Amino acid sequence: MSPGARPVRVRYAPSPTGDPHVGNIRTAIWAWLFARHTGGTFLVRLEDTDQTREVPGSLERILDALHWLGIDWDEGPDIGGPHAPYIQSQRLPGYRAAAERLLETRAAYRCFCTAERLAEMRKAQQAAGEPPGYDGLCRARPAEEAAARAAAGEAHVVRFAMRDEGRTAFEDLLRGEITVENRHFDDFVILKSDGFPTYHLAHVVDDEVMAISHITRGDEWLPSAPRHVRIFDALGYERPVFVHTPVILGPDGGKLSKRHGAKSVLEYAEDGYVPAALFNFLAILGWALDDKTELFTRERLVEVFDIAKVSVNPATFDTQKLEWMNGVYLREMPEAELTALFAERLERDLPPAVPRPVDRELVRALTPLVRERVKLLGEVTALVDFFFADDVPTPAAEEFLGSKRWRDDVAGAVAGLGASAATVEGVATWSAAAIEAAMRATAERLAVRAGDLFTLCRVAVTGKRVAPPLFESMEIVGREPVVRRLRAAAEALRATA
RNA sequence: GCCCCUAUCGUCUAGUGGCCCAGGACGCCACCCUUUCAAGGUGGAAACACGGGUUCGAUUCCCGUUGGGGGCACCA
Repeated sequence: MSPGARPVRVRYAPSPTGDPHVGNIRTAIWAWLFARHTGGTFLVRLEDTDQTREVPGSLERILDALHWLGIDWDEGPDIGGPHAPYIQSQRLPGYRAAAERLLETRAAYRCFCTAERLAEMRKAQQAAGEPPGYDGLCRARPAEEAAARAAAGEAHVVRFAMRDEGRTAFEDLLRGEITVENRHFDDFVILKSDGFPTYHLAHVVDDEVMAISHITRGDEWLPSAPRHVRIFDALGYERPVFVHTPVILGPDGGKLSKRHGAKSVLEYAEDGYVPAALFNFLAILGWALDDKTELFTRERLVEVFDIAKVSVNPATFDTQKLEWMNGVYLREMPEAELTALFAERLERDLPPAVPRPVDRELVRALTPLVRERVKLLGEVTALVDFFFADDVPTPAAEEFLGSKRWRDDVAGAVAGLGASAATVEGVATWSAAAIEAAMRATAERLAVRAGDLFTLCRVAVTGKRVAPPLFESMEIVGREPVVRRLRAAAEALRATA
């Protein structure tokens, strides 16, 4: 074996059992980066050898997620390639032939044990405190007898003769040599009674056919890697280099999965993360270039990514950091691009009463006001909805009186709103700067702290206590609606007094 | 239970025998800026799991303990 001697060819090999979650997709990102960095080939292969677990539409959604993240592939189920098929259920004869060869060399044998016997065996093992595993009953059966029974149509599986007195050693790129004693393994199934191969056989055959140079996959495969090594050897295949990347842990410390807070990549898109941010975040979750760089463009990552520097420890998925990073991407994005993303969101999330298409000029105007206030695209609508309505429902009195200044001075608040309405109505030039100047003067005249007065106006005009900057917002909303909202607020407050 | 992997701030990490009384980032706290909220700026608290070795010298090498994760299907 001469690791690394072959051109780099790596694959992302999901099974169609649901949406691709982030733990899974990080493996794809690293494999992709590895391939692109080395000028190698990245391919996608569907591992659908378990008919019972198949979830319709999975493949499409997996490919969608990849596309969304900007990951492309050179060969795959949708585009084919020189080593097609890239869907395992379409290579059944190949797996059977491989099993056949293993049978011939006695590396594998037919097993006729029924599910019932297996269950009883396990029960007995458990009772006796023995490690679970196939006891090898059928291994002793003469091959001729087994072949005859199989020819007669008797249901059976094919097992690989794994258990013996020896040991299996292999090299993992990240951890060095790993050695395990074969007695810790049982004779595992490589061909199921339905004629489908198990993962163990299928991926070995495919990796050979597709000339995979490095098996990049999750850490959860490490314990069964010796099985795969043995199959590669028994079939006379060249062993790829193994690269077992660590799993990602959920907030509860368990392996990230549906049960442990894993979300589909598509959900992140839904929440308003941008692909570049998720990509960046995932790429550096468990990998680092140096002691300071965290923000990378995709191109930069391709340039500097070194798979040998991937951490061997499982990492906890830190949603807060992801959010921060997404905010950074939003802030640094070209404004026109952000405007387009905002428009798309608003189009979707604004109340149906707002006419479509959403006013693009308006979105363009408000973008600079909120770009620093949004970490997720999904937050934008709630922040700017008041721009899109003629009037804003006047918030409850507590919203106005919440601050210490106005709590016991409703009359003052009413007066402040009234004065503000008059001021705004009379501003000569309708610009944020002019409005602010006039409003500050009004505050001074009323002997009220500017901030206190502005708070009242903010609630009246935006309907919120937390909102984009007041005067810029007023400018965009327009004089007439602003005056109307201020008057309505004064009126409503007076009524509660 | 058995097997495998693993161990630096709460989290992600830099660190490959002396440059480290350990650096960066997120988060947290304080202050500044300020019309709210953000953003931004400044400062701060915060880690080498433990015990043995090896060495003139260990965060770095070895062994053990403990902790964490993963795996033990006719699932991948």
